[in-house]
Amino acid sequence: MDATPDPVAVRDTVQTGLDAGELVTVFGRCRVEYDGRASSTLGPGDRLLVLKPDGTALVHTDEGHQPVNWQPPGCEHEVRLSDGTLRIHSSRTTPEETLDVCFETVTAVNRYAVTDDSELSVSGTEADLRERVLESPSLVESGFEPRATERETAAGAIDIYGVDERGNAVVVELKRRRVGPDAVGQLDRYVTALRRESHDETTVRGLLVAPSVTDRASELLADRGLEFVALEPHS
Amino acid sequence: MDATPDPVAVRDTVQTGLDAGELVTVFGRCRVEYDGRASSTLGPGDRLLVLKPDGTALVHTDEGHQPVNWQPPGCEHEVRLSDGTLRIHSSRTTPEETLDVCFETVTAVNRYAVTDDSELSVSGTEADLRERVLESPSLVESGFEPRATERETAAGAIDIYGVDERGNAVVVELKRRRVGPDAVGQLDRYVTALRRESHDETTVRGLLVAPSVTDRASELLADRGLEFVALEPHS
DNA sequence: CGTGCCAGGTGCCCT
DNA sequence: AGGGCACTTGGCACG
Repeated sequence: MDATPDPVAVRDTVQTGLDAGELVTVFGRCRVEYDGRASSTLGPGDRLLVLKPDGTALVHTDEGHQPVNWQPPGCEHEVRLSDGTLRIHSSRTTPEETLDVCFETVTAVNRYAVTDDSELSVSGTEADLRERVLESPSLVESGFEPRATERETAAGAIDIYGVDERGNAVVVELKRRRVGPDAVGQLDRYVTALRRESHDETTVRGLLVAPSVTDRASELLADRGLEFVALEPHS
Repeated sequence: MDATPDPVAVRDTVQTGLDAGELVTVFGRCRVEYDGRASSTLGPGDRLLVLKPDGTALVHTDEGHQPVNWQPPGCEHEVRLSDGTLRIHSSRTTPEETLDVCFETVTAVNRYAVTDDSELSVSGTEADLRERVLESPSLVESGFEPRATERETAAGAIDIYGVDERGNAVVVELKRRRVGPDAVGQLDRYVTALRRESHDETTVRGLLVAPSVTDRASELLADRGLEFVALEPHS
């Protein structure tokens, strides 16, 4: 279905493909309007529209990882022909969001019968870092003993809660990559919350465990009396 | 270039398209390996590979807004034929990252001559909220006077710095949507930093300006003695 | 180039 | 459905 100038055939191909649960792409010159959590307008240009069977819509230009406009999974796609021009209207509720793609010209329409049973397996994630610490707590500090993961506080869940060799409470915040000030703020919230929830005589230490730390974050750690431990998510 | 079983023709089409600065898509059954900031493996399945002229690579399955695997702009794409199977190797440096897509079968290859001169225009952003506050400071509070935007502190830049009707310093943190604990942590960092950098007698107030706030964030605001003002980014 | 932060972030898990 | 947070977050602006 390449280089199709007949608008009716284009519309039918898109509609048939969507009805068949296929992935459909439309390439051509179009304008795009979005309205929902924000609003956006995009003037004419050549783009690749990807319509997925799960209700996803992606508008890709020649540049960038991100689609210039999109609609998340779960949307309803409507295919219309108005004055001989193809219009795709994709909408959802909660939140109310609409995407309109209006094609001036359509160069190509393609249907793809997609099936994918494989699951993506990722390593080097924060979960891997947590496993590493739980298996070898001494990597954090000699004498460190994990007592709980995801321990709840009023400020949120602590990645790893434990005690040091002196019996002090230890809050560990894990990050798979170099950390900035935001991670320090997060750790500080948990430490502060735990101190309020603990007996007055209990000392609560806060440890940020990550591959590295920025200067600004390092200063903030010092200001708040928190500590840093360098550790990679992988061996 | 649909339903092409000839591997050599497939490879040549992909290579020619990339050389011509076109957007190229390859659809078929493939495996994907990624290694870089993390590592991942994806078993066989039907996917749409999108190769952009700026060096972007996207691997899309039948589900989801996000590509299951990808490579950011600026990568080098290598097209190879190994034992009659198409292999796309996409790599970059800083950080060192590689993506390998190995096609068991190729169902379709398409080339798209993409040009896009239009710029996306978005409204309802944090910048809009800032403009709104600067034009009508009383929306924040009667007597509020903005004095600076992006005022620097040791903990980062304050969105809007100003004074209230009593002459107290005011730190305003803007968020375009409902805020959680992270925004409170951010505001608290700026307020704490500014207090340290100010004369002891100066009172520094912290205002979180956003459409709404979660319960947890609200509690944190109270704990830290910070305030909330409800305001939307649009009129 | 690294640092810091917004984004229509998205996705996952939990209540 | 909403909250809290990780993510190969991506993207931009600034030092």
